[in-house]
Amino acid sequence: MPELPDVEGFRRVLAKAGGHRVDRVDVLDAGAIRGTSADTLRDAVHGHAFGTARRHGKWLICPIHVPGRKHRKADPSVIFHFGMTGELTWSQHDDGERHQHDRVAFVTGSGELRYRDMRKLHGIRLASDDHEVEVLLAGLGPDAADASRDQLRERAGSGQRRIKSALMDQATIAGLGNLLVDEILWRVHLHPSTLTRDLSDRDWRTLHRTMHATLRKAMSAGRVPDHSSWLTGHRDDRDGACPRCGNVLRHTRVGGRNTAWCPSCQPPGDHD
DNA sequence: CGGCCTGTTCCGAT
DNA sequence: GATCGGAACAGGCC
Repeated sequence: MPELPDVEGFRRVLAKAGGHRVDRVDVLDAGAIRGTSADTLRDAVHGHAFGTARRHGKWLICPIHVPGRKHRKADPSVIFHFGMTGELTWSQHDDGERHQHDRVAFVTGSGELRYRDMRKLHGIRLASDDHEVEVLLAGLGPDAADASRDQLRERAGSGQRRIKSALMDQATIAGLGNLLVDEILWRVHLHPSTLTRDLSDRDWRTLHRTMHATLRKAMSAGRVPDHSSWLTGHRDDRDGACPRCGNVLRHTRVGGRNTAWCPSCQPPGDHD
């Protein structure tokens, strides 16, 4: 599930827990904690409060602090990554029992924040201070929702790389996943295997503009919409049709990932 | 049982 | 060096 827009939705969920003192950290499955121990995470968060979380690509970073005091650079942060199946929920009072795949619950007086993840491909990390946060995220490119056109073009490069692989690479720009990349490339009429060196100035301009427009809509929904006017709304149908021209969508493998595209709107070139 | 999956990392082959 | 494909991680579904 989680790509940039989903994580943006989780950021809004986390905001509901903000400011409340965490009375208890229930580690239901320590396998969801990465790079530190359950005890260390508990000790760092217990008695503290979540501050204002920020998102970078698919990562969610939440500074914690002593209630009533601002976060300081030497304070730790809790860092969430949701892999393919993770999510964050906020439950107040008794509404909603815990789910089988809830791995960690942060319990406050007014509700509890639950990290749920079926597959546990990633998990929750703890950075002991702001510098450690920077080190952890150092390999990521600029957030896709903020990246300028020049950043996009320069970081994606102009070599023999396929545009889908470049956009999926979190070191190029951070936040796009398999569904979003297919959606964006479909909107700009580019075949996913197009080599970056074959993109024109105009291609880069429309790619950048469309990336932002697509992200903006998806972020407000807190997910990649499966609306019928989106490619994403048809990619899982058998014989799914292109919402623009009606041709039957094709599914191939690009960059090791299932890739949906329209043979009429996105004709393959002499690549692949 | 085999294969597939909205993510990332690592390793080896070109 | 650049780029790619496959495997691994883990668990549920078809």
